[in-house]
Amino acid sequence: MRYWLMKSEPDDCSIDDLAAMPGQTVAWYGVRNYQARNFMRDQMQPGDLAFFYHSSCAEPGIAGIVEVSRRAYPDTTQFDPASRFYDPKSSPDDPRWLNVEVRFVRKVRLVALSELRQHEALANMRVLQKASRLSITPVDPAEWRYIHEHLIDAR
DNA sequence: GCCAACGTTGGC
DNA sequence: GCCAACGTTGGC
Repeated sequence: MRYWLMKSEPDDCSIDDLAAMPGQTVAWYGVRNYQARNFMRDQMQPGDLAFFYHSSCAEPGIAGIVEVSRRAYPDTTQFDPASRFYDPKSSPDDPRWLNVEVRFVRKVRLVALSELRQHEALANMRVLQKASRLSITPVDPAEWRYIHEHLIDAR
C-alpha cells in the first residue's frame, strides 16, 4: 500500500467535482507522460491513498484525499480522434496509455503549496521541487503522516 | 502573460 | 545516438 500525490486542474475536475460524480469516482485519463504512466501501471493498487492536488489555478495545493479504486487499464481517450488526448500512434492491440480510477475519500481544508514549502520535513517532496511537472508522484509515508498531523488534522 | 524546466521529436 | 528545436506544464 502506497501513497501518492495526483494533480488535477480544478477547472477540469476539482475535489468538489469528484465528490459530485456518480459513485464519487473518476477515471484518471489523459496522462501522457511515461513516468506517470509507469507509476499507474507498475505500482498503483486499489487501496492506495493519494493527495488530490489542485494545480494551474489561483490557489495551488492539497484539496482532498482520494483512494485508488481500480487498477490501471487502457485509457479510452487515446483511441478517440475527437479527444484532445487522442494518440494516433497508439493501437487497441497495444495500448500505450493507461489510467487508474480514483474514489473520493474526503475533502480537506486547502493546504496551499506556499504552506507546504514552509515545512522543512517536506522539503524533499517532489511537488515542491522547482518546475515539478510530473502529475503523479509518490509520497513518502512519513510525509503523508506529517501532512495529516501538522496541516490537515491540526487547527 | 512570462518564463524556467524538462520531455519529446526528428534530422543527421 | 546526439542534440537542437519545439511543445507543455505550472507557479508566479
